Amino acid sequence: MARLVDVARKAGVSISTASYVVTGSRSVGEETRRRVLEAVAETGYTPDAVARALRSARSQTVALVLPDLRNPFFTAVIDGVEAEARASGQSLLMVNTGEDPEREVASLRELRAQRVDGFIIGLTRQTPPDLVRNLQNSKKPFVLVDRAGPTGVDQVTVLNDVAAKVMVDHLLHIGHRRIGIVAGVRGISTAEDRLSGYRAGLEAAGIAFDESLVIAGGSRRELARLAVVEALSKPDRPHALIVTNNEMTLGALEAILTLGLSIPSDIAIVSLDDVPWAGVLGSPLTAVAQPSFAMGREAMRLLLRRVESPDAPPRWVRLRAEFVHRQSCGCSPESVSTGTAEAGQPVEGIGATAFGRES
Amino acid sequence: MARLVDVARKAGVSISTASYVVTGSRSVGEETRRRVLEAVAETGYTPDAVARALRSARSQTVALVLPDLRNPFFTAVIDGVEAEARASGQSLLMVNTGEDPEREVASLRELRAQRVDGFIIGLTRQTPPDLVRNLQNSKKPFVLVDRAGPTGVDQVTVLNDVAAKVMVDHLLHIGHRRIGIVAGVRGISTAEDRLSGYRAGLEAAGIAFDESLVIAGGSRRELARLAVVEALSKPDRPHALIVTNNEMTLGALEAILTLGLSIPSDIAIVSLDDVPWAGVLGSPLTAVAQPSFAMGREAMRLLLRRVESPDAPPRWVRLRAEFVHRQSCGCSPESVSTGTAEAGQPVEGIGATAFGRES
DNA sequence: TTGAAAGCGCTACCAC
DNA sequence: GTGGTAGCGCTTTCAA
Repeated sequence: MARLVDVARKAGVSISTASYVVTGSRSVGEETRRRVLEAVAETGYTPDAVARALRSARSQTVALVLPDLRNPFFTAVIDGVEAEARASGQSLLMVNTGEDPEREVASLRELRAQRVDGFIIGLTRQTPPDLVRNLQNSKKPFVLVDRAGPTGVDQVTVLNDVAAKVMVDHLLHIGHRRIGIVAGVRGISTAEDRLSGYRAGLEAAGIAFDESLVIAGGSRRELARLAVVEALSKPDRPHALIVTNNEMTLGALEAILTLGLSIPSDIAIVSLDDVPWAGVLGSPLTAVAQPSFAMGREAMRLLLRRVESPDAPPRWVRLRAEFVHRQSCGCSPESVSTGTAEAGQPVEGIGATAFGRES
Repeated sequence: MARLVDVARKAGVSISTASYVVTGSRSVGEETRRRVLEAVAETGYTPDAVARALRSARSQTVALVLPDLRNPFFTAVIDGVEAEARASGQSLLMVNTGEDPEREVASLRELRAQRVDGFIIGLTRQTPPDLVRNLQNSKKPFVLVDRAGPTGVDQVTVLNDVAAKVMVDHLLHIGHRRIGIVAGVRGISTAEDRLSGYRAGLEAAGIAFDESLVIAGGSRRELARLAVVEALSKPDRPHALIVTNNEMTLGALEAILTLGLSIPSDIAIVSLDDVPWAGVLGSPLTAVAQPSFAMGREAMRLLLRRVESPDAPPRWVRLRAEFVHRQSCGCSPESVSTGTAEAGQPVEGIGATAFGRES
């Protein structure tokens, strides 16, 4: 690989001048500039990112730390982050924590040694609260994605309470009264928000919240499967189900299949987060699609903003999820608009004084 | 962040000694060693990866360049690469080419400037042949994954011909004779291999290959959907379908649903590559699961081996896909072993003199 | 408008 | 067994 000194030599200028031309950080005489650029082209020079990072304390690299690389939700987030990273000339370092908080802290430490300019972090389900505090103290830019942290931190989340309420409203609207919710593990913002949106929806309709309709799905497929089998085996089972993440949706569907119930006649189901295979079920899955790609993109933008201005006020971006009407909710096929779940991605940018839940 | 000089000062030794203790690259007196280690612990020293990379020309970072971050197949590959990278202390730089060869070459160039130690590359569907040649000339270690390149290159692929033949054999075994194949775009190794496995399976059974049973699915969901709708609308339609990637499987299922056919009575279907939602279909999907995680892991291992010994003979690792028997093939439920597709991952390591297709 | 040179933090050569 | 120091390739201050 050609180095700057090669370019300088070829152009008959000093290294510093060559550098100024390449970086554009100082104006250079027209003729000199031209000669340098020519030399760059001839040698095929590309600045060495490592040397640059060492010297300038900016690596143009950000780290993406996520709990599960197999979950299509996070996959889509990665896609969004990657797209924005490429668009802004950043490199992307990727780490999977596998929902393990220990791996999470270890990764963060190692990544700091890589001199990344910042982190985009999807917290694990069990991240200890002081991890975020430590991060704040460390002065390294970071932004949380999906699962919320304390206020005063840059983050991008979904309006999960709204999303859940939309699902409840729809089910109520088409006549359901006994609506169960397959809830995730307590204590993580997403699960809590979805549950409170569910309660809010019922309350608004004047329906008493019934603890027995809350099915503890544990955020995971297999746990959800077991819990749903149990819940739907009871005599006073719900007639509609809101499932609050895509893993649990798979479990719930398996449970329903096992029990030999049909959708939507025996049991209606609506999923929080859409899935690519929603359309190939006997009764296509009605869902609320998370703006996952947009979340990744916004997270990256927030991070770059923070890198540029470390003292800017913290920003919490909340994105709206999109209702995708299909048939598993029990609406007649005619009333359902066709079209696949091309998640349009309306963006809400809200300042530090956020509304809604403050995790 | 503490630097090596801080450690040295604190331990009362020279910088070089501190370095030798940290890297273990030279033996150091017991007492000195102890003091240095103590200083390391006290200061919380972590070696600066950037400075190290600049000095030693080894960044301990590898790049993963893939055509589609949303495809669950590649997602699983990423998972495997990441796991092995973490296990061996490598960092992972990620790039999405979006099946665009231009982005592919641009990425490769930029990544070289990042001083990555090597590349793991999933070629796009249209990568020009000279890209691989250029890579070989560049002397940077690289390994191909999934789609094969020319011989003489480190790569890990699936025994796709075998996988397709297994599907054909099974369908023949249970009585099918008119077996169609939804084939991917011509010219990429995976699609070609699957098609030739299909032919081989038919030939072995003494059944003439019938061009009209080859459905051009274009490797993509929507193209496959259209092609399958057309193929299944003909009077002489096939009674069983082999679909040769997971995207097209989605399209084929949509087509079947649209046409109002039932699986497996009207049309049997077997998918090449398993999907997490195989079990929630009315007739659970019989599939051949690719060892995607293992592919990622093996690719990383191959790469590290190549980094260690640049002149070792090229190695082509071929992994076996696993038949996952469910019900969409038309077997009676009783004859189907239960259990989800926990892909066991038998590994075949074969030297440079490979068998089977040579790209 | 241009150039010389210090130095980012580390590794590894050479000297003792 | 230990230490001094050159230098990886670049940016940027200081001087001309």
